[in-house]
Amino acid sequence: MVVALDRLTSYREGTDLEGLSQILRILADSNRLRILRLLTRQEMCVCDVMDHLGLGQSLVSHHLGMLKRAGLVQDRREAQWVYYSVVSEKLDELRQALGFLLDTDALPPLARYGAGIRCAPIPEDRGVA
Amino acid sequence: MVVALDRLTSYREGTDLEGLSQILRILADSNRLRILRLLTRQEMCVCDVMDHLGLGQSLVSHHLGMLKRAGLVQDRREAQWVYYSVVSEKLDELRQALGFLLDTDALPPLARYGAGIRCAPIPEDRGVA
DNA sequence: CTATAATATCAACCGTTGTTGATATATAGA
DNA sequence: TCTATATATCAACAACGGTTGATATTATAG
Repeated sequence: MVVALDRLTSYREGTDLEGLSQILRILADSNRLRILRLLTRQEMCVCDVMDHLGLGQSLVSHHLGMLKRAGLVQDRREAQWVYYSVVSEKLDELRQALGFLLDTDALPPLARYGAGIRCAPIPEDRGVA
Repeated sequence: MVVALDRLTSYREGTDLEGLSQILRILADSNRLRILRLLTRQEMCVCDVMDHLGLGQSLVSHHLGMLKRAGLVQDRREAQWVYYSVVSEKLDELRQALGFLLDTDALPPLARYGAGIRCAPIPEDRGVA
C-alpha cells in the first residue's frame, strides 16, 4: 500500500482522514514501533534490527518494507548490507497531523447544533468527511 | 480490548510500545477517525453520528464501543439517547506519547554502535523493547 | 566459479476486524 | 400495555495482516 504522506499536510482542510488512517495502520504494530524507534536513534542494517529486537529475518524485512512504502523510512545499499534510516520530514509531518487530530480545540464547535437540535444534518461533514 | 492509556505516560521509559500500538490500532480506521473528529467538536448522540457520517447504526455503535473501551470517548445516557463525548485528557496523553515517538531527537543515539561495529548486541534494547 | 552472508519475496496459516443484517434491550409516550 | 425510537449485541462473512518457513536474489570472498 502506497500512502501519500504529503496529503496529510492538508489535513487542516479536513479531507484526508483516509490517508491518515492508512499511516496509522502502519504504525499500529508493536514490532514496527520498535523498529521505528530503533531507527530513530541510529541508521541500521536489517541484520542489526534482527539482532536488537530478536525478530526473524523475513519478519523484519517485511515490516521494513511496509515502513518504506509508507515513506517513513528510507534505505541505502552498501555492499551486502541495506541500511535503513528514518525520514525525519515524514515523521514531523505525521506528528503535526496527529497533533492536530488530537487537539480538542483545533476545530470550532459544529454550527447549528445545540440542545434540542438533534439530528440536524450538516452537509459539509456528510459523506466524504 | 481494554487499553491502559495511563501506561502511555511512562512511554519515555520506553517500555510500553505494545500499549501504544493497541491504541494506534483503534485510531487506524477512517470511520473511527471521522467519529473522533466529530466528537472533538461536539458531544453527540449515536443517531447524530449516524446522520452526520452516513453510517449504519450497528456500525457506529460498534466503533463507539471500541473508542469507549480504549478510553478515548465517554458516554452519558439521557432519556433514549446516549451521548458520546471525547475524553480530552486521554487525547492529550496520546498526543504527547505520539509526539515523543515521532521525535527524531527524543532518544540519544545508541551506545556502542558505529561504523564497522555492526550487529553488536545492546542488551537494554533486546527482547522486551 | 563456488560458497556464504544479507536481503527480499513467496506461500500458507490463522487470528483479527470492518461490515451488514437480524435480534435484543431500554426508554418515552399514548 | 402497546408502539415507536434509540442503542447494543449477536451472527456471519469477507478481507486484511502478522507470522513462519522456504525459496530467490544480490553481493562478497576465496
